[in-house]
Amino acid sequence: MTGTRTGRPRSEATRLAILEAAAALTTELGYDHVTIDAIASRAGAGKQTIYRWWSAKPMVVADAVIEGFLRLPALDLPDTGDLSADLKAWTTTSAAAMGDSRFLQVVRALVTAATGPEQDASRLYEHIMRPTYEPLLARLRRDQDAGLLSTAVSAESVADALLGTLLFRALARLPMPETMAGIIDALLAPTAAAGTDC
Amino acid sequence: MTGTRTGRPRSEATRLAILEAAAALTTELGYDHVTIDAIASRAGAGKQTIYRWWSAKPMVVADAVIEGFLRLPALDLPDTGDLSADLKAWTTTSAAAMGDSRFLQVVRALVTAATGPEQDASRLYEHIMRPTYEPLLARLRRDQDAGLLSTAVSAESVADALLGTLLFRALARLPMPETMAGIIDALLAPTAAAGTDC
DNA sequence: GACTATCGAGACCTTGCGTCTCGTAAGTGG
DNA sequence: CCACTTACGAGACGCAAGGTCTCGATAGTC
Repeated sequence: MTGTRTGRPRSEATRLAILEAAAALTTELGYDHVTIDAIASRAGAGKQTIYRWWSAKPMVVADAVIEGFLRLPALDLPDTGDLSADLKAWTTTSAAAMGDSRFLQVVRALVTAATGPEQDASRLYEHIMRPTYEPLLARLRRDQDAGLLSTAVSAESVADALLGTLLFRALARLPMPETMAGIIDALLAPTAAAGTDC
Repeated sequence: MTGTRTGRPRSEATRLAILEAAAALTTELGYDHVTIDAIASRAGAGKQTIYRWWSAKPMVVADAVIEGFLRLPALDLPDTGDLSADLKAWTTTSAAAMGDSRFLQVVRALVTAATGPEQDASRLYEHIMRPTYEPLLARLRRDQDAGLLSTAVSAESVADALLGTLLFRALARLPMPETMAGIIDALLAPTAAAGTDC
């Protein structure tokens, strides 16, 4: 059988310990202070064991994010049914997270990967951005279908504008809540305007 | 006089040579393959001369951008008077630039600097983001005053949404023109809608 | 029990950042 | 013209961290 492999099998426990150590050290120290030696040491693993399975350091941390050891829960949109309120709560949470330097470190790592080789970038998009982007998009479409949100503006455009504004203001370190509330009202307004003014 | 300084004055030629070398190497090799040694070597300068005037490597590259050795002309908004057309042309130009890996390398350097120490980040914002952001904002306000753009949405929110969407889609490497056209139409629509429908 | 691939551990090499030193050059003030 | 002060190029140096190599042990398969 081609699937049958001889020799000592790979230790799943060690693999998980490495990813967990990478995630923990990233949140504790920030991405650029994480070292392979530290990861190996905390995981109780040898350096070679890491390099046997991962090509380089960024891939280890990226995998830790992908496998869910490093979540970015701040980017999860709450769902109470009130879109405007949910978006504003989401904004507040995100703004708080963006003020945390450790969170920025992760964002930085992601941007680094995103501007790197096409292959890594798309892998990262699939595992990180899509899980954030798609639910937001789905929610917007759901509200459009329910008549709670105007269909004049495509859900995709609204999602882009929301995530984009968040990203932009985070990187520029500009205050968030007020402006985000403004853009939310603006994007959600058409329904109310069409309903009340006409 | 406090302004009078004794000793050998700083060499402007060397300063420019360093910035030029940093810019050239960044476009040639990509940001993370640029080394201080290489910059010093190409500039015909000593390493200490670099560290005497810059705190660290990202700041050298950032300064090269600031001083105009690494321009991002793609982010300049044209001004024909037709806001919608200008924004769409701007989008197309920006999209093309974002497809250039050298451009992405510069963006990466800027993000690295932006997520770094507060002081460096704000300096970068003042010199890079503001020159892009403020003219866009001014243009939007001008059109609002002229009645060409609805005042229902704040100019700041529109500017954020536009730059944010661009940034987001660039980093996620998603197609740009169609979606950007959608968001532009959406943000500019209120005037037309209010004028024609009501 | 032979074989094979992985394991932890750690020595080792290399790269690149940032510091330090040295002899020299370019200004200012006496 | 000469001290004084600061910048200059060059390069040695220390150090941290990425990544490779070796080694004896271990956990599976045949």
